[in-house]
Amino acid sequence: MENKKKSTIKDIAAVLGLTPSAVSKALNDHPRISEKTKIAVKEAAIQLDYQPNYLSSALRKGKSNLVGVIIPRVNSHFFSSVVENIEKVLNLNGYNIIMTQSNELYAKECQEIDTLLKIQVDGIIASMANETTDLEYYKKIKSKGTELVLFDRGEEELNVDYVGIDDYKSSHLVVDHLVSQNCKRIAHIAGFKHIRIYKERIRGYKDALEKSGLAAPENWIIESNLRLEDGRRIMQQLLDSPERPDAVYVAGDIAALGALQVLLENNIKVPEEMALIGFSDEPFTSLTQPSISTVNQHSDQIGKLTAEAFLERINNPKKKMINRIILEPELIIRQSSNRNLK
Amino acid sequence: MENKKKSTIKDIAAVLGLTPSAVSKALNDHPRISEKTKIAVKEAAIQLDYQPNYLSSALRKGKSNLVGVIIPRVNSHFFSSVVENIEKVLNLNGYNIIMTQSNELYAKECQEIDTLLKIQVDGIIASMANETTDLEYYKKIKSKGTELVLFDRGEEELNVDYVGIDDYKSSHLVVDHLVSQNCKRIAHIAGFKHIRIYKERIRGYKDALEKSGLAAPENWIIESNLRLEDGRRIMQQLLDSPERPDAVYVAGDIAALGALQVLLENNIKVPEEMALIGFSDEPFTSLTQPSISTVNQHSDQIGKLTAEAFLERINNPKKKMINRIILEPELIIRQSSNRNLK
DNA sequence: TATATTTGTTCAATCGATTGAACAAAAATA
DNA sequence: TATTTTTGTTCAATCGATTGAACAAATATA
Repeated sequence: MENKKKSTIKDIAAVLGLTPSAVSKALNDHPRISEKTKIAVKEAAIQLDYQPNYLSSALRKGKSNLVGVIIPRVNSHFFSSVVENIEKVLNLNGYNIIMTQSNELYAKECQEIDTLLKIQVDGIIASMANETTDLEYYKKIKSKGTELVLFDRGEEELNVDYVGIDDYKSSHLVVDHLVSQNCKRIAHIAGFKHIRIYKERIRGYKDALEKSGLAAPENWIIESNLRLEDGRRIMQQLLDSPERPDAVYVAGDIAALGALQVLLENNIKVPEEMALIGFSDEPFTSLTQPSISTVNQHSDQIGKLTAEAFLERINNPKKKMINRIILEPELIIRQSSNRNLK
Repeated sequence: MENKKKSTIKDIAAVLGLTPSAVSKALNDHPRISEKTKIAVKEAAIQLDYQPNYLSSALRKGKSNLVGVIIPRVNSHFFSSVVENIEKVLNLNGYNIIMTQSNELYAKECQEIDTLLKIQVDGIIASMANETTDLEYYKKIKSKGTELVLFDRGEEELNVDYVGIDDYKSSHLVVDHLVSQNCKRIAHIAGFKHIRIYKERIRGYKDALEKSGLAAPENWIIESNLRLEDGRRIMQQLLDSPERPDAVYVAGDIAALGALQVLLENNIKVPEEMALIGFSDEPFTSLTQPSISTVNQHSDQIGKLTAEAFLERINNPKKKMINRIILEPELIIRQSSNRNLK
C-alpha cells in the first residue's frame, strides 16, 4: 500500500539499460537523443510514476522556478485577488508561487524575505507593509541577485518594476464626485504619508479641492493605519469637531466601514448629512446599508500585469529599463455618496 | 554595489585553510571539532555573509523543513487565523510554511498537492475543499511518505491526525439557544452532507430539535455551497414558503450575511420575527446591524494544536496512534438571535 | 576505399552540503 | 618507552539531475 520509494532517473535507466544521463536528456528533449529512446524513456517514466526531484535540478540549474509573493495580509479581497491572478499567469509559465503575509509588520516582512531568500526563490513580488520605511531589506533582495517586482505599495527609490493605479487621479475622481453632490466640507481619513500611495492620495485630494475652490484645513487630513477602529475613532473625532464636515473620503474600505458604523450609531443620514467614500472595492462595501461608494483598483489587472512584468524581468535580467505600469482607477458610486438616488 | 556572489562553505574553508567538511561540521556543532575552530568558522561565516544553501542541504538530508498548508480560501478570517497560528508554532521549530488555496475547487486542490509534493515539503496540513469527495489525491500524499494532518474539513476515512471542533455539539448549542428564545420553527441552511463537518451539524440540528420535541421537516434543511448568494437565495425561498420559519441556523457566516440582507430588504424584524445564527465568528458578524450570533471555532487553538500534532507526527513517523483533537465550540449570542436584549 | 560528418550514447564533473570512515597527531595509560 | 585512547581534521562518497566533452557507430561525401 505504502509505495514509499520515489523513482529516479537511475531507476528508469536501469529498466531500459541506459545511463542516467541519457534518460535525463531524453526527458528534456535533447536533440541528440533518438525519437525511439525518448518515447521509451517517457513511457517508462510514467510506468514508474517518476517525478523529477525538484531539489536536485534546482541545485544543479541554479534556478528554483519558485516565486515568493509577500502581501500585507491575505484576508483582504484586493490582495488575495491580486495573488490569485499572479499565480494564474506564473503557473502557465512553469513557476510556482509561495504566498506569505507580513501582517503589516516590518519585522515579519524582513523574516519573510529571509525565508524566501533561503528557499532560493528566483524572484520576489511584494506589496510593502504599512510599517515599512527602511528599504534595506528590499535592497538586500536585489543584491543577492534575486529579482524583485512591486505592486500597489511600492517605493520609487528602489528602482524596480512596479504596477499600481494612479492614486493621485483617484482622489480627483472622488473629490470631483463629492463636489458634484454639493458637498462643501470634505475631510480625508488618510493612510500614513510616508507610504507613497497614501501620500499621492493626499496630494490628489488637496489639489482637487483647490481646483474646486474648496478649503482643505490641515486638521481635516487625519493619517492612520486605516483599520476598522481607526475609522471609528477618527469619524467620532470629526463628528465632535466644531465645524463638522459634510463628506468624508476614506483611503481604505475597512476604515470606511468603521466610519459608517459610527455615523449610523449617531443617527446621521448618509449621504444626506454626510457622504462617505472608501477605497479598494472590497466586497462588503456593496453589502452594507447604505452601500459604500469606493474606488476600484482592478486587482485582477494588477495581478496579471505584475506577473507579466516579473516574467519579462526574469527573462531579461540585464535589461536596464524599469517598467512602471499605472492603471486608471474607477470610481464606483453607491448609496453612501449618491444624493440623487435616494 | 551588487554583491551577487553567494559564499559557500568552500569559501570559508579557503579563508581558514580548512576543508569544506570541517567547516560543515563546525557549523553543525559536530563534537569532534575543536572549540577554537568552531569559533573561527562561525566568525568567518558572518564576515562572508554566508547563508547555507537550502537546496543542497535539503537534497542531502532528504528533508526540506518546508510544510505545505492547503486551505479552501485565504480570504476568510477563520482560515487565515488558523494558518497564522500554524506558522507561528512551526517557525519556532525550524519549519517554514508554504500557504496555498484551493478556492474550494477539487482540481485546484489536486494541482496544489502536486506542486507541494514536487517541492518536496516534509508534510502537508490541509482543510479540504467543498468539492472534494474523491480522496485519492490525499492518499497519494501518504503513499509518497509525506506526512499529512487535517483540520476542520477532514474525513475519518483517511485515518490521519485531525483537529477540529465538535460540530454535532455546536448545533445543540445553537438549537437550544433558539428554543430558549421561544423559536418554534427552526430551519437550517446547511453545507453539503458529503462533508463530514456539515453532516455532523445537520445531525446535531436534527437531534437537538427532536430533544426539544420540535419538528424538523426535511425541506427545512437546505444544502448549499454557503456562499453569499446561496444564503440570499435560500432565505428568499424560505420566506416564500407556506409555513415560514421563525428562526434560521446557517452553517456559515457569509451565507448568514446574505440571509440577513434578504431579511432586511423584506423589512422582517430580526430577531423578533426571524432569529438568525451563523457559524465561524467571522469579524463582520459583529459589525452588521443587527449583529449576527455565531459559533466560535477557536481558530487560534486549532492552528496551534494542528501544528503541534504535525510536529509530533513528523518526529515519530512510525507512530501508529492517530490523534483526533476535538475542541469545544462556543456560542456567541448577538442581536440577531437575542430577543431579550432588544 | 578513405575521410568527413552526423547521430546516439556514455563519461565524468558539477551544483553545495553532509557524514561515516580513515588517518595523523596529541594525550593518556601501562 | 611502547601502547592505547582521544582529539581534530581530511577523504571520499552521496543526494538526483544536468551538461559539455568524448567516443563509437552509422551515414554521407570525396
